[in-house]
Amino acid sequence: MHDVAAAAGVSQATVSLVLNSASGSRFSEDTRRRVQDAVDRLGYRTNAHAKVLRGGVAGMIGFVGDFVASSPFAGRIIEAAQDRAWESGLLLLTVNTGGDRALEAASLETMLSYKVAGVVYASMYHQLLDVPEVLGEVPSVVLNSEDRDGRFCSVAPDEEEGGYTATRHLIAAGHTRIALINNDVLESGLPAAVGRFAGYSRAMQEHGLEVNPDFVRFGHGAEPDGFEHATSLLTAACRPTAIFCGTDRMAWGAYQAAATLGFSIPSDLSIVGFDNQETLAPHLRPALTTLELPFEAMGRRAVDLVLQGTEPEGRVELMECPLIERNSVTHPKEMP
Amino acid sequence: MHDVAAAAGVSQATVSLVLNSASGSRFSEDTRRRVQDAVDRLGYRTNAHAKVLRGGVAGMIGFVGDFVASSPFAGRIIEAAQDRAWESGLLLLTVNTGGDRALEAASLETMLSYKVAGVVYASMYHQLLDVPEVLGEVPSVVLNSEDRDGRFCSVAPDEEEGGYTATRHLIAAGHTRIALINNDVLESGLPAAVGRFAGYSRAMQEHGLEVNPDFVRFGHGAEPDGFEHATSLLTAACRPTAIFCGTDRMAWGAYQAAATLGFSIPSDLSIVGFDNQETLAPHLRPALTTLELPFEAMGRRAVDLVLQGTEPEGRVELMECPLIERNSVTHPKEMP
DNA sequence: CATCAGAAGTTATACGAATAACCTATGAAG
DNA sequence: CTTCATAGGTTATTCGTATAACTTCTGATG
Repeated sequence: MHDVAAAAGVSQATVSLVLNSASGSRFSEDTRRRVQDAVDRLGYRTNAHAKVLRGGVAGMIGFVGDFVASSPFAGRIIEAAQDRAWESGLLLLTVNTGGDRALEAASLETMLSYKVAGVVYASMYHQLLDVPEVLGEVPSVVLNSEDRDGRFCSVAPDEEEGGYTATRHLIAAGHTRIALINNDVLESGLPAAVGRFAGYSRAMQEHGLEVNPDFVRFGHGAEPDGFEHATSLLTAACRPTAIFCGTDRMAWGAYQAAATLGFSIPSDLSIVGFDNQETLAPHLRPALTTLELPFEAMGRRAVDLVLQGTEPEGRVELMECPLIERNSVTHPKEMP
Repeated sequence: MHDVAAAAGVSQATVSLVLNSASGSRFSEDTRRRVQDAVDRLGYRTNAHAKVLRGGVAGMIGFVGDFVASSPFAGRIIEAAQDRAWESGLLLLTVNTGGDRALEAASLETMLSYKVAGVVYASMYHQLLDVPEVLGEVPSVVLNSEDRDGRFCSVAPDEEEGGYTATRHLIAAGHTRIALINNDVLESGLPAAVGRFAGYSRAMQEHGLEVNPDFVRFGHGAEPDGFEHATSLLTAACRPTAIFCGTDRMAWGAYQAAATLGFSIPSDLSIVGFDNQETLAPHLRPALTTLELPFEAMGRRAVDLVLQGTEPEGRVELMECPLIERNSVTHPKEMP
């Protein structure tokens, strides 16, 4: 900047004021032009560090995730957060810890020493997290999970509402014998599993349908679970006309089971998934009706809250999981 | 740091020297302890911006991608780059431009004003890129693509070798009638398409097998292409005993075609894919033998080159695509 | 006793930008 | 002719750290 000043024949202060001051015509047109020319000629670029050093806060937000970046699932969450940050002129300093607490601590220290404007602390799936204390030093938001101690506010999918929406969609299509293949509720205790099950139960009860214990199955999210439970359900004496699967991958397993047993989807069996995995759900035959995890919305909202700064403690903001209608649901056939 | 100095009853310079100097015992043990105590008590953390301002280069590397972060494909490339950077104590400043050149230019400017140690310029798929000139100001490497003007060095998958490996694997299993369903070579001109086709051709010729034009099909990478071409190939008078598919998704389409026509994989038809998409290839039945795009290796290598700094101009470093053997390849049956 | 080497710190300054406070013509008003 | 407002700048200082150069003291040596 001193070089620019010299080239333009003015003082460094003048250059700074010309370049930054939105406040009217403090300087003559001539001076402004000379400064601008010098800037262009010398290819001057401001040094962000000097600016931060003086101003206090950097134009960066920290994004710390466990496996978020590597997960095909949630990569979009980073993109959304970054988009939102950029709209406010901020860049994202991202770290994928891979679950390594030491790396996590070290990179948080580094981020804080870079005076980030705030931190988004994200997880690959909806769970209860032990959030590092150090995040208290700066506006921080937990993303796609919740703070176990309730000190930080968080943004997460509304699993219960999602389970309710999925089940009600099947009920609305005329189904009454609706099975659930879900992640294990007791074993995992995950909000995702617990919430979806609760939503399923609520929808059934609200519509006067009994939750048949034989129709509620638990797995671990992968397609073999879907395959086995669906096979068992479809070969039982009293078989369901629809299955709500807690993950798209288990839904895929159910598809394979149906194909193996000669049941046709959706005419013999309706299926609703969960996750709207873009590499899977739209490509199944028939394309899978499922619920979308609102990654974009959550990523944006988390940055919103960070920028807002002064958040009420520990509030959990639940975001709606929209139903993505495709071709795996129809009316049940009349059955004996 | 002045506060720490005051609390420890020494000068600021002493604090700085005690905290940084690896160079032996310049200070008494007592002083060191007092400084360290003060640091701990006050929770002092160094200001990275002041450090950079004095030292010149920041502990950050810029990572600019088009759609990399959102692609389920290549998210791991970021993780690998970040891991490698962190091993050298650097953080990644990531931006996903979504193909927006204005955003790209703006974020590059911002990165440069943050004095990044270098920039990794990544693309979602292997293509020839117009790399922004401004990257010349700092050590930069093109990742998963190549610089059209050959000024920057780049790291990309060795598509030709990959196509060769896949084809030779089928030949080694005893196949001679090997079809190719590839991305369109002429239309796209993509290194991925051109290279894999070239590798296929070379393997065939080297083993004295003729490339049958009827056996070479072009699509656009999605599973309907695989489905249609495989259907056509399998219903022809002279049908192949193996298909090499240029993408896993087209391989999936081929699976569906085979199932529809009553061909069993691998006993009636062997298939090799490309991409090793983790959400697809291992989960198909039978699990798909395919080639892996070396995202981790490339991501690490790109950061290596950036840190190395002084690279020969325009060198393209091709990285091997390893064969991932699963269950979709076996010997051909004796056929009439 | 003069001299000197080393140990243990301190002082002063630079990095690059922002900004409060100050300076100096110029012309207009009283 | 004095006074003074204003346009159009400049000077000096601040942010937090690193480090070259300097100081001071202590004990040892010839």
